[in-house]
Amino acid sequence: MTERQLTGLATDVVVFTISEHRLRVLLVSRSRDPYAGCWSLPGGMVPIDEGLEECASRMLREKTGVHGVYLEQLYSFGEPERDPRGRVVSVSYYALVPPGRLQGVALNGDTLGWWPVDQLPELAFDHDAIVRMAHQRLAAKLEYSTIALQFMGERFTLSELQSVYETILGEPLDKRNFRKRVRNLPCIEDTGERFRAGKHRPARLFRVTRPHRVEIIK
Amino acid sequence: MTERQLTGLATDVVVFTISEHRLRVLLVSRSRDPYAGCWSLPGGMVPIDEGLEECASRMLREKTGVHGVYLEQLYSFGEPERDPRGRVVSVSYYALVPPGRLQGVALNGDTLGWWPVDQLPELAFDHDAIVRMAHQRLAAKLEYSTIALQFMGERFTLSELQSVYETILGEPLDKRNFRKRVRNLPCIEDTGERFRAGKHRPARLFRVTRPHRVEIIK
DNA sequence: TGACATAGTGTAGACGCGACACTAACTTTG
DNA sequence: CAAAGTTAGTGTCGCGTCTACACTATGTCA
Repeated sequence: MTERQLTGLATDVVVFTISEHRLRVLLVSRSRDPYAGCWSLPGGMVPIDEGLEECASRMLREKTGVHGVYLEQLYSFGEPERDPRGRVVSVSYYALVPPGRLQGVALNGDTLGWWPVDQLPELAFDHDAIVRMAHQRLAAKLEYSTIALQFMGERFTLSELQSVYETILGEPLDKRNFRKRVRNLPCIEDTGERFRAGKHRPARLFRVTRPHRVEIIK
Repeated sequence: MTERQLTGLATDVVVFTISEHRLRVLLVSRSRDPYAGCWSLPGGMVPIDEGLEECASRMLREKTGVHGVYLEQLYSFGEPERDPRGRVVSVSYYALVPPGRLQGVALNGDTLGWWPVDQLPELAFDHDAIVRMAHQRLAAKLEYSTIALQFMGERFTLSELQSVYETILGEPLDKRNFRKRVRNLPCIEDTGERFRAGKHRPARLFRVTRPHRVEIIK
């Protein structure tokens, strides 16, 4: 059997968050590279004694300080020519970070930035294809799972949740139909609290009952 | 950044076919191994200049002589301890082979066998998890795509198609409801031909209009 | 010609989904 | 303190879809 050695195996992570009503992706700007000037996904080589998900989780933590958030394997990209420096296969993941968890993380810096998925800069390698696939997967999962709740903080209003759906799907949803759908999810719960107002009628606050669980519905 | 070299990257392929009303998986029996006596999925190391899908496709062709069938990436398995001989990450695929394409392939031999998914022998590594995941994915795709047509030959009857669904799902389906659902798929076509009888009323023969396309429905 | 075996067909009730517009409650300002 | 502004919150009706369910049609074979 052919056993020529591979150059390397990497993981890349599409880190999503939502801010200013936009779905955003964390990107790293590259220096000294065939791709200098471009941006790329946070990622790196997988050490020999580290699991794939473990590695992706570490990348996420190193870049954002965030841990314990939703992380799912996306796809593995392995075209021989995808990295001009040599053969690198990338096992990609995507992660969802609630905006409230991003306290200390610079929102935009020279080397790290949160870019709107629909206005990405030029990306290195095949990273734009990876981001597109991750966005598709996320949007698809909205329809048949409770994955959107991973973007919510401790307490949230139904309007905030609807806004998350609309931001990810890129289209407005009907308010009454949305509330019907969402209110008889088993994993969401009215806290009874009603405050946190603006200059208008205060909204009910809801809570996710099992915050780390993503349920398949329908 | 840590760059210790990986031992290797492999692909493994879950090759499905249907025969005798059973969903079966192609397995290879292992000799001289920590897993001697066990069976495993067909697979092997990925050469440095070969794409992942290309590699999986070659594995399939080498074991079965079959090419040009449905092949899809499933998942990448990379726990550090999954292979006792060293660090091997496996990018797994699954393939669907219509029974009619398996002319010359031995149905059961010492080193190659078609095993029913629900009666597998002991498998090496984490291959049973891989097979289970592939079966789940396939069953899920029956619901929202036309993937089942990948098991059909040139012409087929609706009863044959129903049997494929039932075999994969492991449960009987209502005949009338099934036919309603399937007859207004756009990608299926009545050939007008009606023969191919047993000792009973002959059935209509259908044809897939775009045999290599798997459509998403609903 | 009758027994047998599979092919083939329709309907009625339950349910889910989308379209659609107004009232409720709080804040701010004049 | 009244009115304007702003978001929260609510229900119904029609349509299409899914499910459950049983009998007739058409061939073969003895």
